[in-house]
Amino acid sequence: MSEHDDQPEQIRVRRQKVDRLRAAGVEPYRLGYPRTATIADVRSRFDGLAADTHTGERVSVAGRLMLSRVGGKLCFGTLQEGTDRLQVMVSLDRVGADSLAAWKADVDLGDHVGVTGEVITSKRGELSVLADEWAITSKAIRPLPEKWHGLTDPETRVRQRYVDLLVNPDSRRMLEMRSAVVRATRELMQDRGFVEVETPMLQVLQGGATARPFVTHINAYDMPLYLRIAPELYLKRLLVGGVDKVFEINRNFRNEGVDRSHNPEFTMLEVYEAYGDYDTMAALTRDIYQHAAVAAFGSTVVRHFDGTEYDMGGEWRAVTMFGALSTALGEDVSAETPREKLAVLADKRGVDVHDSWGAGRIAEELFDELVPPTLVEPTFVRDYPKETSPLTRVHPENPLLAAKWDLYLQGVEAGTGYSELIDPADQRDRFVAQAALAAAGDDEAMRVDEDFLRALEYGMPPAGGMGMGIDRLMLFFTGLPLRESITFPMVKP
RNA sequence: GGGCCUCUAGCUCAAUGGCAGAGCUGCCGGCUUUUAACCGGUAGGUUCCGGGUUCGAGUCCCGGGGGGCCCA
Repeated sequence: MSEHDDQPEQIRVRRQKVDRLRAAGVEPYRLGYPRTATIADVRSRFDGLAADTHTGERVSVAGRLMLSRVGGKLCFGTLQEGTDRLQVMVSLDRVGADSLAAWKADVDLGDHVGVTGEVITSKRGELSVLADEWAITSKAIRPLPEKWHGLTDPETRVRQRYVDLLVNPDSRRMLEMRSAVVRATRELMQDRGFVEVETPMLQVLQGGATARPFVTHINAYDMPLYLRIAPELYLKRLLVGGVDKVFEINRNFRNEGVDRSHNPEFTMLEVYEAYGDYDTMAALTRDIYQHAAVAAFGSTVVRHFDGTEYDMGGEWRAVTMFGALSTALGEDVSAETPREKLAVLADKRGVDVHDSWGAGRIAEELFDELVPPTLVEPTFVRDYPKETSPLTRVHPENPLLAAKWDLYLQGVEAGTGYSELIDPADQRDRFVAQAALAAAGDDEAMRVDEDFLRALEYGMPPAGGMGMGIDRLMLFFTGLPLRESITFPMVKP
């Protein structure tokens, strides 16, 4: 077996078993198995049988062998199908000496196996299929992690997620919870008459957010393209086109750091509603969170994987940014507070102030430093300085403020909503300001999007808009790092 | 980007600067009611990589890489 000499022993042995099976005319990677029931079916149909029952019912099941207890004339195995498990038994008097010997010699932990036989319970009461015949349906060449401790190394868990999913039930649970959350979100949006769309991921101009993009290249036109950092400018075009209630659940890409709360690609829900505003968007956001919580947990009480609970039900608190900041400072500040006074307060709190910052920017930096850790329960923080919200409509009652909220959950930003800017001239001015930043070397700044401006010139209806990260939502639902809620997060090669 | 921690057999983990070990897995044998099955035997190592100190380095020092946590 010279071709296997460089393999670890266990892999070498298993490869030899494959060769041996083929030489004996047994295909170790079969086309299928004539299954008559899933393991879940058998479990539900034959629930509650007394110990040592013979049902007379014959089934064919299939699954991956996760545990094996081999005896002289009777062997037990535990098959796993998804998250369901079922015991199978292979006994001398049912299958004969050759088949029993083959079970012992050829079947390894991790193999996919099909078993046909009677549904019984063992003397200890374990529901089992007592084999009349069985077959390896797919032979595993690599051994599974240890059956008791499983796979714990965080690096291997991420790099070999397929193994993690097999042996760590929480990993599987995360994936299913995420699926339930996304499904519930779609349902709610569709029930309320929103149209789901998909807009370009490959964009000619970066826009819709301030972030560094990934750059790629299109051969057909021999020009650069950007992976989108946000879908916003296309969704707003749809509003101009009369698609008044619209949403997208899709990937954004930002060429920035990778850490426990950032992945270069992440999934966002973005929503726009004609004649909505930042208040209707706040209510919608809360409804989505609560609906998703009910889908995942059966109630609005979120239960982290470590067992701590967190109720997201009822109305959510709303505070103004300057109100929350005043409370944290123990001193009244507002949009009208002079820059000099804010700079002194910032200095006292150890917050660095740059010369280019206006009063609004200093206030927001102070807020970011002092307030979020206190926002444990779901809280909408409303009315940010206009200075730091360049794409938002000005507040109806105060020209120094923007009609924008950020949602905070457990001290972390969870979403943002606006009353959208629809004045094409104003939008052009803001694009030009952004382009000036870009020309000065700010590679996060937006560019002037003439086609988007033309669209606005046709008239975009007054609208509310909202964006929330699905990966972030999972973080609040599970208490685990973002990299756990993404099945295949970015890992260095 | 900074600080701290971590990397040893397929997996989970040990090893005062002094022969690199255990459990599970694997292999050989025993067992017809086990279920983390059990009992006996046995194999398995680039100690993340590269330098250095030392009679001697998994261990100490320097550099690099992956990962985790905290901070900016």
